[in-house]
Amino acid sequence: MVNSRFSVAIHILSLIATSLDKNQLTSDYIAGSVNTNPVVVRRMIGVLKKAGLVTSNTGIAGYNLLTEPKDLSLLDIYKAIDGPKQLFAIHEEPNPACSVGKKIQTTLEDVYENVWQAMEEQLKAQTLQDVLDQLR
Amino acid sequence: MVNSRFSVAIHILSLIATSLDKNQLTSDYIAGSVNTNPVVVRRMIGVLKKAGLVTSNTGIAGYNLLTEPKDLSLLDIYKAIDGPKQLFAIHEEPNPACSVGKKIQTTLEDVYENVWQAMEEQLKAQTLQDVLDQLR
DNA sequence: TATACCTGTAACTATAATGATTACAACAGG
DNA sequence: CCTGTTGTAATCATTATAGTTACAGGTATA
Repeated sequence: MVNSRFSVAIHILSLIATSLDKNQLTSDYIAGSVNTNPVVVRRMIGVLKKAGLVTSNTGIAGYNLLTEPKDLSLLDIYKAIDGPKQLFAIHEEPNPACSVGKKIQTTLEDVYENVWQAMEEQLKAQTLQDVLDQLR
Repeated sequence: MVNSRFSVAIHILSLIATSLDKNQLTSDYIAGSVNTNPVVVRRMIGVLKKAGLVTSNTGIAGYNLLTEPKDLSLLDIYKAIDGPKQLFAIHEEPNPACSVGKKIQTTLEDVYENVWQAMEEQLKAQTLQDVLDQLR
């Protein structure tokens, strides 16, 4: 299974999107909601900042979204955190002397590429706003 | 990223499907093609046997498919090895006192369910025969 | 200025997942 | 009986993951 960063990123962005009292939304508070360490939160937000989804200022509590939730697809978030394009691992160095071993890697890459395309469409179809609506 | 078992299973099944000289197809030979340990291969084939995809006999080299490659979808294989239905991990015990934390898990489960459905269709659309054709 | 509180980040640690390996029981066939 | 095979339990090494410590540097306010 893929790690939980995508889940954590969506959780954090949901909190930022719905926060009323900005200066109460510290990394400490977020960590309390996600149930993790504040550093993990700040690390993740650092990634989201680099990707241009969020702003923040050193020393000042609070974060802001740079995109409306309705315009931010889950695919945007996925790409922002650099989630894996290849879902399934392919075993290393199969035997090139064997006809199957020689071509299995590129074949599987093609197969998984098709799978990934289907996933990508689904992620593109859902926005952060959809998530917020479900959270109500 | 998800582990490489799915890839290894497809590799093994491809070898079984294309093997001409049955009694040469030992777990040792397969391991050489996949580039892993024979025990890993026998373990995987044990799983495939339990799922009814393959037969073998203790002490006798060789394996046989119980389904025609054209009738064996990649989804069948995926289910046979009990691949994860949930692709992305969801963080544990978010704070129930927080409105986001309280509902984030079920919300994400729904989101990921949609993604999984899309994937499942893709896997159903491709068969072991398609893989064999690409391996040529 | 002094204090309290915050973000940003590097470095390190603990835990869990993964696959490799060892070991051996049980069976087949010459 | 001997060689080679499958089946499986148990253990080990490596890596990925997330948690944690530590601290530099900024902000705000008394």
